[in-house]
Amino acid sequence: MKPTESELEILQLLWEHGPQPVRVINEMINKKREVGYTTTLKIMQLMNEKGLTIRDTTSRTHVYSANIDEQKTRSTLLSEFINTTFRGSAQSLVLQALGSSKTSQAELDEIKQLINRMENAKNEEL
Amino acid sequence: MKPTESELEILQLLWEHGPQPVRVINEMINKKREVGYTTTLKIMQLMNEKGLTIRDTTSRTHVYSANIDEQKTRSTLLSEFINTTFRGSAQSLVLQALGSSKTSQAELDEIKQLINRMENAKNEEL
DNA sequence: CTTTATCTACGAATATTTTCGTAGATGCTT
DNA sequence: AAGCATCTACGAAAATATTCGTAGATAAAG
Repeated sequence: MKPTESELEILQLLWEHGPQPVRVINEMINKKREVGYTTTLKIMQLMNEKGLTIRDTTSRTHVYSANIDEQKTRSTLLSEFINTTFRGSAQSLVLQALGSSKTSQAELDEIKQLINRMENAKNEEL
Repeated sequence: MKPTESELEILQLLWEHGPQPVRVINEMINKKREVGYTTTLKIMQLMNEKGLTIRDTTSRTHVYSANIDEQKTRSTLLSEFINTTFRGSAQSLVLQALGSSKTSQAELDEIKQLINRMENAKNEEL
């Protein structure tokens, strides 16, 4: 079940800030762009029907939580994105992402460490 | 001007195989999924109106070419994707892409070289 | 030359996503 | 308690994207 653009925007907010009522999500979105309250409400209701969120309806103001895993969703969307935009080549995506973003030394170190671990794992296969 | 999913699919084919008539593109798409000829025709006509393609109409069978740059398009889509799906962190995308894809030694070497070049560039700034 | 195949153009139907107005219920303020 | 604010539910409009049927023109085949 692939979230739409608006749904993903809301999921990101729920992942980052935890369970929230519609009002708060709508205000967060409105810091970026103008959207009516009932629009956000409707989308979140649909998300609930699709199982993307769950909600606590004990109080009048319902509180929504993400119901799909952030890492899993990222990885699904990433592999689809690699296929559609980078013709399936994860490496050209990595090269482009590294090349066009300012990356700190600490982050480069982290990536180097990951590469080392991958190389070691490769050698152990032999 | 952001291409839709169908438009991007066609652009990829034009980038990869060069200028093509509608018939050929449609047949390529149909190897993956079933789409009627006039559907593909219509989308390519719209792409032309949007400036995503240009076409040679000298012969009856029009030949379409991509009219936007592949690298530029990739980088635009990538940075948007990083924002919407990885909350703006290119590094977490890189880590995830490396982590979840089988990457050959040659490719790892290429990435390491890029990192070295980036580190050198960083040192020269001082 | 006639028939058949292929192509473009056009318009409209369908599907999907986003938008919001309105109504009715509940809570809050005075 | 009355009036105002806030919430959900619902339905339908608007915006966007995809789908394809049909008509008319051109080319190819017989």
